[in-house]
Amino acid sequence: MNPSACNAQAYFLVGPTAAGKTTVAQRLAESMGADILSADSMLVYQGMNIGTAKPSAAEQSRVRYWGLDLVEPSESFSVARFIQEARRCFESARERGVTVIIAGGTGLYIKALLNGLDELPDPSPEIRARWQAVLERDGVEGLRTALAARNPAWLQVLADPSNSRRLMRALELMDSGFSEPPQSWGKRSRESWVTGLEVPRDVLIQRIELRVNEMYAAGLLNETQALMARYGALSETAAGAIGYAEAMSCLKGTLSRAAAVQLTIQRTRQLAKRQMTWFRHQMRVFWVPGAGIDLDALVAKVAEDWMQHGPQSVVC
RNA sequence: GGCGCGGUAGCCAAGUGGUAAGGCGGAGGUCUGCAAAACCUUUAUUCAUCGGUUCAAAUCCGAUCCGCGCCU
Repeated sequence: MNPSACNAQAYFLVGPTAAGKTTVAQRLAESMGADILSADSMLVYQGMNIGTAKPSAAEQSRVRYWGLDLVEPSESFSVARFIQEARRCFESARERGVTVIIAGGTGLYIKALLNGLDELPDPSPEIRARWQAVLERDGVEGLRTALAARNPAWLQVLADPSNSRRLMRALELMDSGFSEPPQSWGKRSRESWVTGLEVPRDVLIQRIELRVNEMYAAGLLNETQALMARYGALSETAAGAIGYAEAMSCLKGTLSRAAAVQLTIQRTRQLAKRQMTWFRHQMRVFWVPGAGIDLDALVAKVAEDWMQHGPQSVVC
């Protein structure tokens, strides 16, 4: 923990994409007069609105949002920058005496808020580029060999030694002077309660199909074209965003519109599944049924759970 | 009707006598600075059907069914 840590409290609402988090959080924020901190790795990109299901201008005019439109889609982002935004959010909320609702589907960001983030350096572009080159030349094996040669103990700590991203991160930290993996690695957030929206798989799939079709009807292709015209190349993360990657292929002519829609639906389903796996295992969630119930009742149920468990501690 | 080619998992597909590769999809997982990422595990008691040859058949032979192409 660092000296400038803000020890704040907030209400959490998590769940897979298309479960209805935004709508419920919006309603509760309006009635509580609360701010909303979005914990979503794609909502941070300016101009990416339709495909990320960003809260509308009308919604944003009624509630103060944090975590939206933080960078241009040509830039890269990180959890560390998200935590910086969280600090700004809590500072402001404290000054104004306002409650904070944290809503989002990016498990890593939620967990960082719950557990705090170690004081570690951001990887420098040069160091990352160097290991990226090793990966491209020698593959994962090359990274693993490098790590094994420098620090075999660290390699053993890694849960998945075939994961190029984790190998690179370990090597980057060693380049920055760290000789051991941080203690916090592998720790779960079992102390705090977060509220989650749970929607039966078949219902969620229907919602996803509907939503992707609505995105195309609302002009996802035009939005994507405008982004490409303005920025040329998007950052790796933004370019790979579900919906946008397929829309770009469609605009380039390598994918038909129907195929782009289908592929977007498929990737969204896969995302929802991974999100559920994360929330089920990495933190303690009180699940509220998010389907087969009218919105008023659902909002009331979430509010009831928040009252019961109280606001949860945030470390940032 | 004749001739040719083909039929292997939900989909694509390798295998042409020695006991069913791989990819996609699905399911289950991992997780502290790219996370909408990356990675891991798992998924066909059986190869269109029936019969035959053989120690041994998805593989060879025969019949039947289905698909595609060409010819009449």
